[in-house]
Amino acid sequence: MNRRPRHDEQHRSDPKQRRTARSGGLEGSTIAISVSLKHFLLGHRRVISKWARPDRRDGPQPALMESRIERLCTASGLRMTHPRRVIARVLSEAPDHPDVHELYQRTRAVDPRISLATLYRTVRLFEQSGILERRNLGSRRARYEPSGEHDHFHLVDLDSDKVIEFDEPETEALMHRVAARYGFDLVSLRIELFGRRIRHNTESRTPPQGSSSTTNTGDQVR
Amino acid sequence: MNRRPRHDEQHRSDPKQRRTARSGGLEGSTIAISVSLKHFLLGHRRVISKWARPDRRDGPQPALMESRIERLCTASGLRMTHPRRVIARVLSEAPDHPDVHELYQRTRAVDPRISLATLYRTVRLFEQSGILERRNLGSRRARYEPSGEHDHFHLVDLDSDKVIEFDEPETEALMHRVAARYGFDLVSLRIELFGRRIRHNTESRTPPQGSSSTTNTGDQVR
DNA sequence: CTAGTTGCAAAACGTTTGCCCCTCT
DNA sequence: AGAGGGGCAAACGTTTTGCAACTAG
Repeated sequence: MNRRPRHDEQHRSDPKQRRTARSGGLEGSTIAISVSLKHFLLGHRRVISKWARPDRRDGPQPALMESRIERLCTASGLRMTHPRRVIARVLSEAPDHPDVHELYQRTRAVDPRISLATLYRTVRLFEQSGILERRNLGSRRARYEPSGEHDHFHLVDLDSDKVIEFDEPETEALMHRVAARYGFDLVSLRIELFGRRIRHNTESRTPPQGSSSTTNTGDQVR
Repeated sequence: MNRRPRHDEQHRSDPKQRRTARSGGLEGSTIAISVSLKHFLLGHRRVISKWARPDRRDGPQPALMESRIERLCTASGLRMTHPRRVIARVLSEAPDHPDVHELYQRTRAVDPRISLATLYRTVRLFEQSGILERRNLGSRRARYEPSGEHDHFHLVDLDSDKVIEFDEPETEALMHRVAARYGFDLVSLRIELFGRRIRHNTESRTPPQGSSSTTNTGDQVR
């Protein structure tokens, strides 16, 4: 009963990419990448550029190569199945903070056979592996973003629903002191600002230093 | 036939106040939210003027047993039905930040005929009237608290799930500047700290909780 | 009296899980 | 070959809503 489509029965029109990479002789390089990635996690940052592009900046990555998160997955010893690869790629290429629904749309655009349950399971797995972080920014749906090394905070544009990240190390330290003042050891903190873009301003003094990636609404920064 | 019980069939049952078992045992490890107000809960409707501070006289107090939030409701022109009155009272007397489930328990303790749907509707109505504010502090359930004039922030005890409020006006001002730096007009902000109580007694001179500044929601002037 | 409110049940919504097949290693 | 991942649907916990009975003003 219930014949179930599997992920390699038929591919969509595009797929010159991932299958070839896996079935060809590149498996050795996959292993090597994972090894170097472990070194990367241990602090040997530059070694990886031997395997990845020298410019592994965030630009549009050729689909052939492993996405950043995919590499983190293999480094964590996760079994890399096709759905996970797609989800990892979608996450790696996301410039914003997508919620699960949005992620589902994007993974479906790549491969519509990936189920929502798998997406939830994968995203939770990634979170437990320390690859992703879950955020609850106002709405009912959780958002995910790659977990960074340091805390950062969020500024939500109430009109466009876009999210800007920012750092405020002094505030972070201050919050640690506040918690300590109440006798608490601070485990985590959230700072979330909700605001609207100023339209008719006369002076904008200090433009933000380019950490924001999602400001497509306005041009006055940058 | 489905006869539906209505709210004036019987009033004021259940005079015995029973506190939940939650307060047993852990007092040392939990945040010492002041228990004083909790005794206001449940029952004692007739004698509430006894509870009302006789030494506190500030201007004309209109109603003898109207709760603070009930007054705000009538001031907002809301139709004051019996369920709303009960909910308003429970909210007014809540010293903590109850979630909807907790509110449901408390309203049921006063009048078990009040349905969950009504509670949700009422609480949403109060929020839209600017009387309450909804918070999403970590857990899945929303919490409610009376809306205050100024922003305050929350420190969540990860072990006991209690919430401490604190002020940090400088940080608030700083966040306004941060938003402005990105070209935003700050509408609201959330700062939420999650931590655990420090056990081992380092010296740590008197934590500020003794001064009740941690728990007053502004209602109870003493 | 009538517009507005309530209780009930069911739907909506986001998320998780049981089951059994299937795939990755 | 076998441990574990995936699809599907059903379960889940929280919140909303359709509806008829009811009530506050």
